[in-house]
Amino acid sequence: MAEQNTTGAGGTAASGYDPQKVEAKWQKRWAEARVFETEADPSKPKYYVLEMLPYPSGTLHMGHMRNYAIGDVVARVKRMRGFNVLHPMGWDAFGLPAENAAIKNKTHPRTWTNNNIAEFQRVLHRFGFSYDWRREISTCEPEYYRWNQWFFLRMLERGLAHRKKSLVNWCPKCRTVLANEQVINGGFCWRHEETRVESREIEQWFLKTTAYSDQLLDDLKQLEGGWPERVILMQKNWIGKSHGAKVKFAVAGAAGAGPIEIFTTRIDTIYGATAIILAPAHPLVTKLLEGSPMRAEAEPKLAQMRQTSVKTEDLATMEKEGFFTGRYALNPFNDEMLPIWVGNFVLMEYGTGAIMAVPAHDQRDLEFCRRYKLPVRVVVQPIDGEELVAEKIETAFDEPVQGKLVNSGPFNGLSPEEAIAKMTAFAEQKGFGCGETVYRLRDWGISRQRYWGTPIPVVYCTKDGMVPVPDKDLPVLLPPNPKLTGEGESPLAATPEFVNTKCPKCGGPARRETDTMDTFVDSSWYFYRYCDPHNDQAPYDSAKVSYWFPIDQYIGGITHAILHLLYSRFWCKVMRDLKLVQHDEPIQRLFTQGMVLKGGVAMSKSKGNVVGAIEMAEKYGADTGRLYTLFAAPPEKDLEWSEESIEGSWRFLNRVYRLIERHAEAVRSVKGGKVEAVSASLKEKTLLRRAHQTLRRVTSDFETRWHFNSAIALIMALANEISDHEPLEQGVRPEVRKEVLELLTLMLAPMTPHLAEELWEMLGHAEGLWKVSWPAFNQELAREEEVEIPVQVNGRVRGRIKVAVGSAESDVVRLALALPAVAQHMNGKRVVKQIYVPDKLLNLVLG
RNA sequence: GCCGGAGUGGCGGAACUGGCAGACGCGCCGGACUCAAAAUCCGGUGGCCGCAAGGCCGUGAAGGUUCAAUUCCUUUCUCCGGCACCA
Repeated sequence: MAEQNTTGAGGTAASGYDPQKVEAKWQKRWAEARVFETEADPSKPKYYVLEMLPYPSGTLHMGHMRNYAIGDVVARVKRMRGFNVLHPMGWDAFGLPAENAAIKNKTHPRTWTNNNIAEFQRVLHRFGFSYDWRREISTCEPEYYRWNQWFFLRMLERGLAHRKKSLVNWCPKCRTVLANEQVINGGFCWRHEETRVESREIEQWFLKTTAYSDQLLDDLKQLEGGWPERVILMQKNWIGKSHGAKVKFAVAGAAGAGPIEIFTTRIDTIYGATAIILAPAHPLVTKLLEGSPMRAEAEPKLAQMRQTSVKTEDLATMEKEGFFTGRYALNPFNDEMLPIWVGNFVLMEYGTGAIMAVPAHDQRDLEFCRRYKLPVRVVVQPIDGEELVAEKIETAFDEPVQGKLVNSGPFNGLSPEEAIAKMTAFAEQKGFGCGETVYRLRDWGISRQRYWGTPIPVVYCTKDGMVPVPDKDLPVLLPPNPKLTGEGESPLAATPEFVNTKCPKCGGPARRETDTMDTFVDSSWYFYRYCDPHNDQAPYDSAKVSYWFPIDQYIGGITHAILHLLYSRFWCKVMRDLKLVQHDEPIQRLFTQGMVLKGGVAMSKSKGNVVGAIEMAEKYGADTGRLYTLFAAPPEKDLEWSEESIEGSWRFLNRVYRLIERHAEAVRSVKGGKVEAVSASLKEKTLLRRAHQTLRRVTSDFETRWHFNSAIALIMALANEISDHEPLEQGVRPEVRKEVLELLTLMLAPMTPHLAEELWEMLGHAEGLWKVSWPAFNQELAREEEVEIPVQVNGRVRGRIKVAVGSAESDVVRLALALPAVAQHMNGKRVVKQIYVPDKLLNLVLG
């Protein structure tokens, strides 16, 4: 790729195509004509297409670009199809990198952020994406984040925002709290993949996502067909609903301790319980140890376990460890005394933090009981297959559908399914248990001990306690000049002019909350703001939102399958309950595009493998860059960036340019008139047929299949076909050339909009292509007259015949049998069966 | 471990509902133009055998269903992604 400047941006003597000039020209015209500006208009069908808003971080690379190129194709196709299209863009502008960069460069996070935004704007403009820029939002502006605060206050009123002391994931490098979702690989920071997350106990603000567990789960049904199945599945798993029962076990002989409540999905196996196991963090553990003979031995183990248990490190492979508390619990079903243990594999965060160990029917319990020599008792025998013997079990029998109960008193003989129902009812009747549904989903911790985020709008008054900031005092502004050192816990706490305030209730001295909000708050509702971006009375006008919503098509990376999309769904449900929207789900269709890789990994600054979008635009032009990212792979797949292959797209656009340049003058002289199939010559018919066949397939690739790569392949093939018929002057009238070349141009328009405008103008149109509708497919012109049918003998192609479309089977067979190659392979044998797929294929099966 | 997804030429990929595997592009080979190069244009390009006509093999592997399988079924291997002591 040395000395490539003659190839790229400079253009070549062989072609007049100068993308730099063409693209600037049309971008200017679009802006002057305000082509992409749009207003709610109930008389027109709407289409809301949105790409996930970017975090403006230094360089806009080809990975971003691909996302926007896909969205822009959709937006432009829908516009050509007559929709009123909303296609906005904005900035996810709060966040840690800005703050870290500010510390490093001794500037303000705002400076860094706004510089990056300016750069992103420049690149997006350079690519000519069809955004309504008047709607641009930046989440770090008070006019935006005041509504974060407003929503927070509404949630506070409804009990959906609350404070609780909790163990949090603390990243020593970020010096802040991470959400569970931000802890990856079993204990590492999502931003610093080599940094192990620690745990600390701090007062934190939470949003009550768990209040909507069932709705978040059930409403996934509304998304089926519109969202990728795997995303729905990932959310389902994340919510992790499971049915079971809670059972209380009375504790024998420990004053003030108990009863212990356990959660199980297999109450049918309760006669097989041989121990009770508590999570190390379980509050009863300390009480149980008081006065226990095992106390001295157990306490150091507990201390050690409590320290390490919260570190999720290597959970899966970690040895199951535990100790006996010296206490016993009573199994309410059979009054059996069960030893109470503490086990490192029992999680305080799930269920009740306590389990019954049924070693015969749970693999984890089995491993634990074998290790500590606890007894194993079989209570479910398989219906068919070998009878289980407790002493010999190596793998727990945990398949509930194929068994029947034994050793279970009055429940013997029942299937596990029946037993679960009857035993749950029995427990409820006796008052020591009940059916229970538990979730894996937890509340969303939004507190961050950082500067560059939305201040949480509450104050603490010595007299009145926690007091919400009144709506009229919003926004709570970030102090303009924080001390950002990267040391200590929160920059806001170190800024007295921010912290010290007056209590809104009593007017006395008060302290402001110094936590700021997780940036996922910003991105949970930003797409509503686009509908009404400058409203200073409310987050948005509901009428506008109800016109544009739900989002018809959302496009972004699979990386946001859980966090962003789950929080957004939650936010929507809260807004619905606040009567701010009417729908249950904000996003009707979701498309997750693949990443752009370089050297097998996603482009990122830290990996140093970024291909800058602006460099591509300067070298080849925006249209070539857009076309290539769409052509190189189907949009949902990852794409390995290849500097070599992009040349193909560049060459193709030059070919098209030269082709149209060559015929522009002849075409321009054509005065109106539709092309009729009847009057066309053979050569003309071929071209018209090919053009309309291409149109049919490209239309479906754009609208339903989203196979942009194969759509482009078809358009390339059409261009090749046209060139193959050169010189068109011989036998192709200008009006036919016009029809064919215009179709070619219009089909390219959604992907290479600048070039298409230029070609459209060259073809003699005074009005911009942006005013033109998607072309109508002409069935008559597309119809084939003759087809070539492969003739198979015993399933192998032995010859081909040309017949008129719709020929009778008997005629086709007669012609086929006359082929010498077919006769030769018949080898005197008889045809025992013939399969004819009309106009497609003939297969002769010999006896 | 569980749940998804994917394996097609040297490479990216195409093949819509079971009907001609390899469209389109990259790369490569050959040719034209040129003093030469770049650009452009033309031709070739899955493997094996063959001078050729042609034949055989071929969509991760092995079976199966079918007149016909990249496509459907069973088994299996590899890679990628998600979740993971969730009781």
